[in-house]
Amino acid sequence: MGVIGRIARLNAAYGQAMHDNVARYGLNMAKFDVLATLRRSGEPYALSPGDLLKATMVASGTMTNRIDRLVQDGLVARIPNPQDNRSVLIGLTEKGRALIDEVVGEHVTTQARLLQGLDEKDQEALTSLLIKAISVLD
Amino acid sequence: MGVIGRIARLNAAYGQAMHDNVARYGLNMAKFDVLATLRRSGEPYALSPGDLLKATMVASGTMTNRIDRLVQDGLVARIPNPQDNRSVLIGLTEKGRALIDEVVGEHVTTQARLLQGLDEKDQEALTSLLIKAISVLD
DNA sequence: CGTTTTTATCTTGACGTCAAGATAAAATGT
DNA sequence: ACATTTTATCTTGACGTCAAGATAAAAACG
Repeated sequence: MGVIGRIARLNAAYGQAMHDNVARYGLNMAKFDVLATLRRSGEPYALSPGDLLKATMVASGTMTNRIDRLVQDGLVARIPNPQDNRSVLIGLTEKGRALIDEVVGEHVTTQARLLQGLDEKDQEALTSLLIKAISVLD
Repeated sequence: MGVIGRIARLNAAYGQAMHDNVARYGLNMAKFDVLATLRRSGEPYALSPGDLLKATMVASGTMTNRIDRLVQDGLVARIPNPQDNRSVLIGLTEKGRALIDEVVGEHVTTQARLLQGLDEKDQEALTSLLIKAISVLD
């Protein structure tokens, strides 16, 4: 197997591990991405669907679906925008805020664990090579 | 962005490029995987669904679906197995054989193009680091 | 003002995937 | 031989995704 196959394998392993971590909290990576984006946006932890689209690079139907499920879970709420009736704001609920705070901590821990086999020098070397590999594709 | 994010980005770029290549022939990577597996198996280019499952590591329903679509495309055929009425053989049709021969060639070319930014030494170094990164996850 | 264009979001239909269960035939055990 | 277990494949229902189109409101224009 060559470089491309190993990249795919490693990516799948990372993805599985990160999914397993958030799954303990009833999330998947799609939901996690939305919640984490809202958290990073800071007070008042609310963004428009359009903003979330730009941040996560998915199709609009995908975002509608994600929001629907997060609303079902009681983790976000659709808040009407008084300034513009076309748009709504997607805001973290109390429950969503508390959950994502906790999960982000675990997420960071999980990522550190996934990289524990690579020391500082290895990670730098790997980062350089990945940057080089990516750069020629644009 | 760290190592994990860059692995994901590179993987997505590789996947997109490989998909775009096979899409020119009406395929996606799922179909390509099945056809390429049959081709690799050599004469008479036929395997059971169970063999294809083992080779491709997908769920059984996924394989049924892939086979159904390839049959629709006229690229493979379900051939009854006289030795065992439970099983069938999935065989490349003439059309499937001709197509996958052509696409595999393009696929190899595409992969080479994707790696052209990395010289021999880079690829060796990257392979070593990827092996190391993967090894600690098992 | 009223009409057109743009913006913001949602809906629909199709795809590929998986887990779990259904079906059917072969192998095994008594 | 018959009943049970195992094997091989397919079906079903749910998910997450996307592209394309629908809806509705705001903005721009004449």
